[in-house]
Amino acid sequence: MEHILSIFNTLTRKKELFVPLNPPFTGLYVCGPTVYGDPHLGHARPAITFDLLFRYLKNLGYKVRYVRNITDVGHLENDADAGEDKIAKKARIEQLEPMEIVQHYTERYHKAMDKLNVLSPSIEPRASGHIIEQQQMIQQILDNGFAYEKNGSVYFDVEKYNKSYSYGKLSGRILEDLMANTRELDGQGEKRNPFDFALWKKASPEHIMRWPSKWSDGFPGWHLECSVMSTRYLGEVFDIHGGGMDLLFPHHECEIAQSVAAQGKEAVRYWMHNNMITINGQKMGKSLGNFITLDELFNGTHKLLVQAYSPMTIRFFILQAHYRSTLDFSNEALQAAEKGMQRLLNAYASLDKITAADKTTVDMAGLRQKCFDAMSDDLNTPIVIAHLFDSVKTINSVAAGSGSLSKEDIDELRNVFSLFLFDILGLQAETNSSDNSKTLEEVVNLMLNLRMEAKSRKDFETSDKIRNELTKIGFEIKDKKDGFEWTLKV
RNA sequence: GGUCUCUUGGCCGAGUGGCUAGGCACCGGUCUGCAAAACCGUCUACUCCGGUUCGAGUCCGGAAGAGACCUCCA
Repeated sequence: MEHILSIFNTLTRKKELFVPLNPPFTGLYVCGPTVYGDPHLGHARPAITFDLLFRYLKNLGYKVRYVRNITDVGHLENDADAGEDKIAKKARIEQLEPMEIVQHYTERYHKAMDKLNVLSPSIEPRASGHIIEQQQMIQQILDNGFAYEKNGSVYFDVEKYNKSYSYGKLSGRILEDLMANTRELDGQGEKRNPFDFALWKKASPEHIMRWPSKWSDGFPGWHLECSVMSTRYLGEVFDIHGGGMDLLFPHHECEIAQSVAAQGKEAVRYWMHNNMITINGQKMGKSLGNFITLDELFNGTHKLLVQAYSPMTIRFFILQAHYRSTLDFSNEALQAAEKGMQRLLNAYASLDKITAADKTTVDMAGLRQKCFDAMSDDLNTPIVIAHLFDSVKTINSVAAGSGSLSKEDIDELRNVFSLFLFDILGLQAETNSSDNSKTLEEVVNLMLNLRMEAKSRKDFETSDKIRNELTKIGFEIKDKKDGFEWTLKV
């Protein structure tokens, strides 16, 4: 690999050189959504962050297997024994089969991801499709003595595990502190310790989602699915595990414990965590009632939104911040992102209009290498974007007549923009192309030709009227020396 | 309460011992019949208090404020 990628490993809290276990193959597992509600802004961040990583790894020449799961069972409302499964709860409220809920919201999630130009993962496994494997892993953990059965449920014995290994190494927690600080929750009677977590839960009589097992008719614990499905598809040890920072504890900590307890070694080599999106400085959360669904963003229907924001605006907005920083949402910030992105796309388009000169008189200064360097420095997309903006200035000033670019350099700019803007950052021009687009184009050209005629008669009242009305509809009119240009803004 | 993180200009957001981040907004100019777009230019920073250093927004210590996790969340 000609570019050396370093990524921040949460396990060591350092940037580390990324060296795959079995190059050129590399495995990436990311915690996907629990499909019990519409996808929201918070889902977009890990999806886009790891889509970026997926795209970049592929671009560096790795053969990437990207596994992103769908959680459709076992994710409880809280950690108490009485906690209800999120999917089951939604099913009960809406009087549907749990799998109808799963189907519905999985499709909603996929549609939103498509709009955001998030590539499909290589494999998208479901927890409910891996019940047997989960049971096998539970048995392994039981056999190794790190779990216990109680009334048909199986729990992970954290205290015992901690005697041989270190529970809390990922999140920087110390078990003694946890013991001192964990709150007592109702219905924890079956656990030996409050921080023990369920591997298998016996289903109460009214619980619909249930599978037979040697312990009871029940369902697997939430943390288990990721341990099982990641190693099933990527091997006992694999390269990268990603997810949101909020999953660091307890979810990912439990995953490590499960893998070590079952197979005697850790499964994950690099842990990566994206930071949260905040709204007015506060984390978006279901319980806080301040979360915005992606559809609401795309349509501008949420009360916090002053306008609709296109999927690419959202994507660009997210990429303008580094994935490990919190990103604060506001209309102002999104509007800035919208304009900035348009500026980048416009500059790319105007490359086609530049006439090549014999030689280049502007500074190109190793744009391609600078972009690669920024990407390879723990996916520093804000820097990549800043470099592209520097080139926008170059392109525009040449287009405006100051300086010149050779054919080779125009091609280089086109290639670098295409590579980083479209292939790696995953942005795309948002055209409103429809079947009528050609007709529309002709109609608009007709209007603007009329305006030209009016202008030549110095009939500015008419010409302004045409332009103003078109602007009102959403067109952007630009007069040129020998004609006009127009675009239809979303 | 415990653990951890953050505090950059009007807004968003990089950087991390010395050299302009970038975007958006604003302002001045060029272009235009007027605009828009584009171009040129200007302005606005590093929470506070100590320390280390020739030099700190950047390292160390302290204070204040904010946030995250510890409980469902991406």
